[in-house]
Amino acid sequence: MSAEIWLEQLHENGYRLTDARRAVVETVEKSTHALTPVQVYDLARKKYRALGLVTVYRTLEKLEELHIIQRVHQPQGCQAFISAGAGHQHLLLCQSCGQVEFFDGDDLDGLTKTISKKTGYKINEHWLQLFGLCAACRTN
Amino acid sequence: MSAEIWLEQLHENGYRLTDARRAVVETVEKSTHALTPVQVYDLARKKYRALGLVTVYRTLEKLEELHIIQRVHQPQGCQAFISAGAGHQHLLLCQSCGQVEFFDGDDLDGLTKTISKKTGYKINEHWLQLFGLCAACRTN
DNA sequence: ATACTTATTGAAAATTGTTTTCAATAAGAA
DNA sequence: TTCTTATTGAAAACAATTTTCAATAAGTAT
Ligand SMILES: [Mn+2]
Ligand SMILES: [Mn+2]
Ligand SMILES: [Zn+2]
Ligand SMILES: [Zn+2]
Repeated sequence: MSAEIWLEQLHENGYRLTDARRAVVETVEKSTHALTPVQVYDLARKKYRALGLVTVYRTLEKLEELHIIQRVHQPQGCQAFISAGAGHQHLLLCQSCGQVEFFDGDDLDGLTKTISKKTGYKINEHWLQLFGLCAACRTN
Repeated sequence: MSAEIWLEQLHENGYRLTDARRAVVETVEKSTHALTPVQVYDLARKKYRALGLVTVYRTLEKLEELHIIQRVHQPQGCQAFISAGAGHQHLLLCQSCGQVEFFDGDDLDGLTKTISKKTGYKINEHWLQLFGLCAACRTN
């Protein structure tokens, strides 16, 4: 479904559509968890057995370049990727099951203005990420 | 100066005080930039020539365990460390020269409450980091 | 349909960053 | 000063990622 859009974007940018790429894209696109290259490899190989790990790395690289996916930074490591979401969004991660939610609506204008004044910095960007327990993990 | 405090903390936690550790601690403590292990190695070896890179890794590991330093996550990589700061603080990084500032006073209670209600998550923690240009880099 | 160009592929090798092993050394308690 | 044992750096081992390369196949031209 939306994997089609990702593939289309790859194609538009001059990349060829191959079974290997399709498998990687479909895997990452439908995942609600951030996936490491090996995790993508293991999952995608169910769709396309001949897939090589190198191709996973190469495809993730391209998807990241095109801002289709993003790297997810966590205390345990920063090698996992997930969809980039649409527009200005941030991540909320479940510390127990790894589920990822997107959210927006953060308003840091007041803060950045204050900090800017205090430090003399011109602030261009911010990283915000929330960690917690999802509804499911919370109960059990 | 405050390097003494770091060393004291190491000592209090049962670690011995050696020239190698002193060199690493003094280097990291006085730095206004996040430093990678090799960068620490290169700088610290000016104080203590015999220092080994392995010891840098081991010392950084201990300092991180004791929450004296923290890992700094950036688009270019996540291997650099800097002082952990005191209390609830966040980082503001200069995208040009790498200078790091600490700030506090962020109020995300409203946001987390909203997101919590919307998603069902129990939110425990947040990561916030600002990126921009420091006063110096801004002008030239 | 067919031929053609060249991006893409996976396997293997190479590289990089980090960790482990180990015997020698030295911190700090006795 | 002696003694125990944490710490050290060099070398080896390891893991993750990248590069090389010849074979293949995507997509365009014919
Ligand atoms: Mn990171
Ligand atoms: Mn905060
Ligand atoms: Zn969960
Ligand atoms: Zn600067």
